[in-house]
Amino acid sequence: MIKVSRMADYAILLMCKMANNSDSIYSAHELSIATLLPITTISKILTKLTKAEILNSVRGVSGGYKLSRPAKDISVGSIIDVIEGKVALTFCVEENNNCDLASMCPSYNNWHIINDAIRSALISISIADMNNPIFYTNKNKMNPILSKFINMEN
Amino acid sequence: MIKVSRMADYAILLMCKMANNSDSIYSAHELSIATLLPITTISKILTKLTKAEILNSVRGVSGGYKLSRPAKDISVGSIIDVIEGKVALTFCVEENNNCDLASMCPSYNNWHIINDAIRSALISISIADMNNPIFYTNKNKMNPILSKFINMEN
DNA sequence: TAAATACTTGACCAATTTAGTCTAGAATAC
DNA sequence: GTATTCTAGACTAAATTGGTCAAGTATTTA
Repeated sequence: MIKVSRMADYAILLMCKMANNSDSIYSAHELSIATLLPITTISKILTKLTKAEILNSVRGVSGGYKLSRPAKDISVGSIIDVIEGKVALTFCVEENNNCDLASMCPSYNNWHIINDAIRSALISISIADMNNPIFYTNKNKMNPILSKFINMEN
Repeated sequence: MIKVSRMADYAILLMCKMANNSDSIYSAHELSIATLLPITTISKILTKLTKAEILNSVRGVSGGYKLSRPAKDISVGSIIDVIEGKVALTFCVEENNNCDLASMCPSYNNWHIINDAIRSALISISIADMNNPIFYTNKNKMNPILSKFINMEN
């Protein structure tokens, strides 16, 4: 199935929440109450994002997490990369795969193209975009890379 | 994980195989030998594609399957739709989901946009494209919707 | 019409993946 | 030094996935 794991979905939700006030520190406990997600699950996600330097963490009383940079500079794609690894639509796109047929497979390069297109789309969208419903209703303000796609259809 | 199921991957492989000679009839047995996939697995896939009218089937001695229309008119996206259901990147994009938060969720519409973009990309690519390695090496012959993405990166 | 071929259908199982729990430890503020 | 909060990893339950097995239906050919 072409879908984002629930963990990555949660991660994006949490990041959007934290982007609402990017200066304040959010504890895992606080985010758990706000999102109704189990705190242990949240902690795992936030720890991964911290290791990837998308978040900064502060330990101790009144500690927590905050965005390491402006929300407009954090892409949905980078969050997905951290939580579930780089997008690899098929086996033959995975790094270090050793498919013997690659050199003679007519689809090998094509799968890579498709994969890159999807990656580009995800990397072109920031958490600031995701947090903004106008993104959809006002096509002029829409992320240009995506609006091309949408226009092709109509 | 953002990935195509192995079944859908197989389905596309089989369709590419059959597109090599779109007039001849391929039996499941024959395709099993050509691809080294178990015949029962192949049968399940081909039956689904037949029900979706992407393939035509012929029973009895010297029966088998053949494409119901030219390879250029069969998209990778439509095959994925048949094998694993419509692409739904997140829960809130699934049909008939009843997420109570949809009306106030800032990301709801944005997930739909991203999902549509990925769907459009997959639907814009035909089995004929997939069967053709030139698709990659010659950017002028590349599917226009995908080349836009790729050009943005370079 | 009998036998061989080949598609159709659905129940079933084993392996993997995923989400989430539990426990223990380390850092910091007061 | 105690309360708070992040860190880390082993573990488990549930869901999904890929694949098997068995019985049935349609068609051709001898």
